[in-house]
Order: sequence, then structure tokens, then C-alpha cells
Amino acid sequence: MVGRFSIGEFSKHTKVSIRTLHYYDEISLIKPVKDVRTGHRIYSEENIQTLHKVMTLKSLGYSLEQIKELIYRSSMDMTIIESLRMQKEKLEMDREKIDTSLSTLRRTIAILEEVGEVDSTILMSIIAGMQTEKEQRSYAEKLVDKDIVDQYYDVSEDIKLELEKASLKFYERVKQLAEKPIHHEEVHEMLHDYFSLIFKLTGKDEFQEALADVVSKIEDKDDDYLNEIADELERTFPSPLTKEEESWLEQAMLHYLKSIDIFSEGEEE
Amino acid sequence: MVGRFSIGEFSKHTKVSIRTLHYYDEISLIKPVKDVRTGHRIYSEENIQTLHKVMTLKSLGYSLEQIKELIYRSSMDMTIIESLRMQKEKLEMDREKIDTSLSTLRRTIAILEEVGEVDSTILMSIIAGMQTEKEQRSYAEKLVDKDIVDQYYDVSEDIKLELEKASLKFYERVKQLAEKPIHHEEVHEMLHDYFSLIFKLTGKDEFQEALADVVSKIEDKDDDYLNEIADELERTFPSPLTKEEESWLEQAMLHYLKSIDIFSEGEEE
DNA sequence: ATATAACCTAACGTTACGTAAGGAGCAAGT
DNA sequence: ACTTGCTCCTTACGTAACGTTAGGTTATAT
Repeated sequence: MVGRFSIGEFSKHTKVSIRTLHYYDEISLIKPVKDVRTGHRIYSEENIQTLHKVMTLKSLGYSLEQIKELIYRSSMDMTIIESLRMQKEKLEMDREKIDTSLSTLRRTIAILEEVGEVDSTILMSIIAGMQTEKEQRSYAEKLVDKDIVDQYYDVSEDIKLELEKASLKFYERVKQLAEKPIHHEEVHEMLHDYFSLIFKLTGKDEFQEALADVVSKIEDKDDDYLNEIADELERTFPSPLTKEEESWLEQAMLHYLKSIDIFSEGEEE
Repeated sequence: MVGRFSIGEFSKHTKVSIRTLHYYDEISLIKPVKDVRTGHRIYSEENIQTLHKVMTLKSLGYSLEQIKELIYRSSMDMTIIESLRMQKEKLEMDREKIDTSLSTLRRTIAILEEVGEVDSTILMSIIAGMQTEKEQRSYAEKLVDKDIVDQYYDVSEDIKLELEKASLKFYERVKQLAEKPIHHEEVHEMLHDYFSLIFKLTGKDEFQEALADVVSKIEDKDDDYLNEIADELERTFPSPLTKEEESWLEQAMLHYLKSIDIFSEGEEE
């Protein structure tokens, strides 16, 4: 007899586990002949071909259920091309997700290598920020002109890294100082450092412009709409600060902005 | 009471399903307080932060088991950087797989759009060939000089497509003609077309050179080794032809090569 | 008081197998 | 004749991260 294998031989030959073959038999994907007397499965040459098709489609990411449907038509016509296109789209989406995750991981690793140890809540919110950059952009475009948004987000990875490190430091200092009075010198220093860096990285004029734009855009919208957006923003991109720290920071910022005429002249150093 | 939510409120606020919250409670990932009287879960602000960390890490591809370990240390030290690196490597591997599958899908779709309908076995073996291009290269490098292998594989997608379409046609014709005598005119024509195209696409001289190299390399090795490789090759990249078609083709090729002096002068047209 | 909404626990379904557990049939060695 | 040992069989639980009933209890609205 040529081309008749026991399940063990078949498994060795195809490098597919016996359990897998049992399973494929069970779900009627590959049904070998059965020896009526012993109940043993007998595989043929044809089963090799079929198994090979299965493995091929599996490597393209198809489920066994889909494979079962595809495999038993003898000619691959226009129906299958649709299925291939869908599979392609699915994989393209998977790839995009992986790409953003990889970018996030690279940047996070870079940050940690420089900074050493970080409060986990803060780090997580930075990571979340990176992971949701695309969504952030769509949100931002609801509030600000697209070219301003582009200008803010289309910067080099290096600059992003600097900004992320700055935010990290900033949040850490907020958490440290949140007990102190808002007119304390260290508080002033912290805010000064933060704004200076932002000015340096995004350009002072540009930042002003964007800010002014946001303010004017916000004035146009009605409150309900703004509350809705604010709510959704909080959900999607939560801050690492507690409610108390948040309101403390708000006070401190107001005080700082009042104390120096922020949008007037050059900052020293 | 500020920041105390029922599970329904919490679910609406975070957009995480109630079932998921139940599950996270069950596996001790997020444990809200429980009203001792009613048994109802009561979520706090802190739970929001934790849930947010969970979602963030999940978006990076971590399992809930891994997340549980990562999440309850307050500072992210050098231990986590290792974990991030591993996750990065994992994603990079995933990405590579997806990329080869996408390339295969693109090429397959292109073929089907041009050719229309195809025998499924043949198409599958072409797809399998595309999916295993990398492995094929490593195998080829065992038999042929690396630069010859490179020369063969490092060609444009267009040329690859041409070759794949040619193989497809070729196999189809083999299956059609396999009954006929090997000296039949159509058989001669088929082999002529096939070799002509290969010569055109890879260059006749280059093909000869590669072939000669293979032959000389093979002569060096001992039979056991060659049989082993041949066996593994058959397993990994099976042909769409049956045993009979295969041996018919071998005869036909021998006849063809004898009938014309293949490596002599120019082919017409 | 009663209807309805919100909550609870328990448990099965999903995907593609891995991993025992327990048993049958057949050969070789003692 | 008995015991190993090998290959095969079926049955069935475990995995990850929930979705989806089902059946029962509590909270809120009328």
C-alpha cells in the first residue's frame, strides 16, 4: 500500500501533533479513513495535501472555521478574493495597533533608561498619552484649527521625548509640592521651568497662538457640548493627579500667571 | 459621598462592561469595596486610576496575569524596563509575521485579479511559497552560494509576481497534459514557454550559473544528508502535483532537455 | 403595593489545541 | 503464561478574557 499512514507516521511526516490531527478530525476539517476493526485512523496522500492547505491558510491568520469553508471548493474564484481582501484589512489594522504600541514601548524604555525610577501612576498616564495620540488629535481638531494641531503633533520623536520627560518631571513635582502654599518659591520655579521648556520646544509664539485659538474656539461652543467633551476627555486621557492636586495646581497656575506677565517679554536664563 | 459609584455608574463612566468589572474582581485585579448588607460593589476614585492602568497595559499587549504583577508596585523601577523590552521583542516578532502575511495577501490578490479562477491546490502551494520565502532562503543557502541566492530572491515584487503567475500557469498546464505522451508538441511548448520566461526574468546566464552551482554543491554532499534535506523540503514546501504528475514531469523535462540543446544558443521569438 | 430597573452569583460558550487519564490491541522478553 | 512496552483509542479538563443567558435579590418609581 502506498501512501497510507497511521496517525503516528502522519504526524511525524507532517510535524503536526497527534492531538491536532485528532482535533481536525473532530471538527470535520480533515477526516481520515477509519479501520472499522481497530478504530485506528488511516491517512492518505490526499490528506497531506489538505493538511498543507490548512496550514497555509492558518499562517495567513484564518480561523479553522473559515478554513473549513474555503478549503472544500476546488477552484478559487471571485468569492475568495473578497475573503482575502477582508483578511488583508484585518491584518492592516492589527499592524497599526502593533506599530503604535511599539512606538510607545520604545519611547517609554528611553524615558526609563534616562530617568531611572518613576511613580507608576504618572508613568502610566504618560504611556496612555502615547497610546492614544491619534485619538487625541481627533479631539484636538474639534477645538483647534487643523494646521495648529498638525504643528503640535508632527514633531520629531526626540522632541516628543523631551516633552514627555518634562511632563513626567512636572507631575512629580506637583505631587511633591501639592501641600505647600501656592506662592511658595519652589512652586513658582516649577511652573517657570515647565513653561520655559514648552516655549523652547514648541516655540513661544506658536504656543500663544494655539492657546488663543483654543480660547476663542471654546467661547463659540455652548456649555453642554463643552462639558460633554471635557467628560469624555477625562475618561479617555485621565490625569495622574488627584482631585486635590488638580485644583491646587489650578490655583498655583493662576497665581503664577498673575505674578508674572506671562505673555509679555523674554524669560531669563 | 464623593467618588463612590455603583457598578453601573462605574461602567458607564469608564466604558468598561459590567461583566469585565465582575471578572476583574473575580481574579483580584480590581477589588471594589462590598456593601456587606446587599453584596453590591462600591467603586472609588482609586479604582478608576487602577482600571486606567490596567487598560493602558492591556493596550500594550500585556496579559491580565502580567498586569496583576506589574500594577501593584508603586514605583516602576529597573525590573519593569526588562518587561517592557520583552514585550517590545514580542510585538516585533508579531509584526514581522503580519508583514509577510500582508505581502502574501497583496500578491495573491494581484494574481487572482489578473488570472480570475485558479485551481485551489495550485494557488495554495503558491501562497505557501510566499509565506515561507525566508525559510526557503535559509534552505537555499545550504545548497548554493549566498550571493546567488540573494540575486534570485532580491528582485522586485513585480518580477516575483511574474514568476508566480508563470508557475501557476505552468502547474495548470502540467495537470492538463499529464496524461499525454511526453513527446507531444504541447508538452514541448509548455516547457519551452516556462524556461523562456525564467530565462527572461532571471537572466539566462545567471540561471545557468545557479544551476551549475547547485549541481556541483550537491555532488559534494553525501546521500544521507541530501535525502534528509529533500525530505524536509517536501514537508515544508510541498508541490501541488501528485506523485504521478511529478514523475511524468520529470520524464518530460528530460525529454525536452535532450531534444533541444538547452544551454546552447538563443531561443527564437 | 407593585412594576421595573439595577444588582447579585453561577455557569456555559468561545478558539485551538495541550495534557493527562484510563483502556484496548499487539509484539517481544522472561 | 505473564509482564513490559508501544501505538492507538476516547473522554474530558485546562487555557484567556470575557459575552451571554438564567434565576434570584434589592432599590427605586409609581
